[in-house]
Amino acid sequence: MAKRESNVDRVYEALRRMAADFAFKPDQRINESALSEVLGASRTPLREALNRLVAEGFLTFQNNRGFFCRPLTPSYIMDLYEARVAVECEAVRLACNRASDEDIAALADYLNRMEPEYESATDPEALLAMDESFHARLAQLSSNSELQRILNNLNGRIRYIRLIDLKRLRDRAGGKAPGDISAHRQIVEGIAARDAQAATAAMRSHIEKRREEATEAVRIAFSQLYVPDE
Amino acid sequence: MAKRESNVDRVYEALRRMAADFAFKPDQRINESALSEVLGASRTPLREALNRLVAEGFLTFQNNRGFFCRPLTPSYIMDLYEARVAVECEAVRLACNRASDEDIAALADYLNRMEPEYESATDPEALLAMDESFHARLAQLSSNSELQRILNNLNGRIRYIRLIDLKRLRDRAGGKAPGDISAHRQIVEGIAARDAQAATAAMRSHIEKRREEATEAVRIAFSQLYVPDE
DNA sequence: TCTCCCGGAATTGTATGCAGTACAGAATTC
DNA sequence: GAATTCTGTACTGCATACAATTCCGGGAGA
Repeated sequence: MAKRESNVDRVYEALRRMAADFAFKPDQRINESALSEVLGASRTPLREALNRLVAEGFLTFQNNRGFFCRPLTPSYIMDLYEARVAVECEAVRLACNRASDEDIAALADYLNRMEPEYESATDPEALLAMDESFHARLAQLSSNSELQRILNNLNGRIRYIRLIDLKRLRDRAGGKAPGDISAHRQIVEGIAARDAQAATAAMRSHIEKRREEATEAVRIAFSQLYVPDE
Repeated sequence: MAKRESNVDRVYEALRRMAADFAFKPDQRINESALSEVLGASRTPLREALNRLVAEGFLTFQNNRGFFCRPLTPSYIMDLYEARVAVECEAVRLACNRASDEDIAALADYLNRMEPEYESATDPEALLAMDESFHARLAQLSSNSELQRILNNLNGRIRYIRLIDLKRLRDRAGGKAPGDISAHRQIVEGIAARDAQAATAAMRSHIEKRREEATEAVRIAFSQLYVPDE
């Protein structure tokens, strides 16, 4: 009975990854029949998965016209970054009050262990995975599953842009990774000191720094998505 | 043709209302066939709507077992209130920078016009509608559609508890409505003064005050949902 | 009495077919 | 030539059928 995962789940996971990576171009209409063949499932489970993604903001939907990829505009990305600030700053604030010393130490330890890898990594995918992992662990310290859930959703939709951003920073630095792990460390130190003011300020400036770079990343994303047309 | 609204939309709206009001008891399993008959649609569109609600956190889902109403626990409700703090405080902060004087004045005006009604209202439903409307308008001033979207979702899931809370406050005050519109006014004044510090502080204490009452409201909600059993 | 196991009933999972709608291009009118 | 109606095609919307799984009650054995 190895079949613990249903067809809808499998299709959903595949679609989420495709949507996150903009395998569908922005505003592109999605053909259900063609997609169902690619994914090896009929339209019924496919549509169920698509509906979930609509509710999560990865796709949009129009009556009698079907499903579309979400648009990609600077203002949309800005909104997502701002929402991240809201969620993560509050998570940090809560963590200052709630996280146990052990958990904070464990996160600091995680940063230390990651540092060599982080500093030397050149693969943006790996870098982003580490970054997302850190932020997810941080959110766990808030002990608030709703904030974690929202953050996970926001990160999924913003992922592609962050990837572009990291690639851009790497290329500009001549192949060297943009490992500013110091910002992360600053946040953890703020939490360890139970200084909500300092910790949230660090988090805010960390995210907003990335946000400011994002406009340029969106421009590049556009050109990547529309020009090559593999 | 007047048929602009699809079947799925209609079913979705109905289900969302039912889920918000806990027409399904917490953790109750949902029978698709029975529900599809009640709603006058087949299981296909019904399941599409149910999947959306799962993604929005109104329902849960287990493989091969189907859909369930979301649970109702104090910690779950606390999480939602805390998420509201995160979202609304950031929205207020952004509003301080972005909202036009006219829009702020319009919101203040809205408060003034609502005040008599708000102070005299005894119907918790009406009271809650006005309160939600105020908070939604406030969120609009942030010009961030993502924050508005998240807030709308959180409010939907927290609605039932807020209603219980308002009823409780009214009953305790001897039929008089708990119209503390002053808190709302304080927030708007903070925004009008472009004082993000004051405005967010007012918002935070406003929501957290309600949050503290919520535990009791959850207890009452439990007894209402499980005892009568109509 | 308790536990385990089994068969049938109920329920969910998915494929498929058909009806209805949108869209693009041809034909028609001015 | 431009605008407009017509018409075929492709696609979505939904109901239904059947397969797969879970649920539930009863009986056998300890």
